[in-house]
Amino acid sequence: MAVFNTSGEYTEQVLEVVAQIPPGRVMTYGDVAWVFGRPGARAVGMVLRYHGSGTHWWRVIRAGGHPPTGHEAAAREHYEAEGTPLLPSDSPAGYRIDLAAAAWDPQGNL
DNA sequence: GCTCTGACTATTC
DNA sequence: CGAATAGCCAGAG
Repeated sequence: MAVFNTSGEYTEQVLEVVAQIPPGRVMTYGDVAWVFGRPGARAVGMVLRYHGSGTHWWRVIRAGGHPPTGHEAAAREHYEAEGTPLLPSDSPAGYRIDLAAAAWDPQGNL
């Protein structure tokens, strides 16, 4: 079982950055990782997979504006609920996130 | 302490 | 433009 939270510094870093993302905004895995200087895009996804419970993981997407694999439907509901700019017709998921408008920057990092 | 897996990314076919 | 391959980092067994 996961038992994260204090087991990895990386984990709390990711969760912290994700927690700073305001509603209607999204960040790519690579972007979140780049904020705290750890280009572990895969590791970021892992954090949300284990720790995702209690964290707005839907605000963290892949490059190109695609939602997490296997969670496109759930993420889509959150985007519509928060007013995240989505682009109709595109990608195998049937939709895509408008990074040009939803892309958020921490503006200050850590 | 080593090995496998994973909600990724970029490049090539 | 879509699918496949290689490279990357971090955590769990």
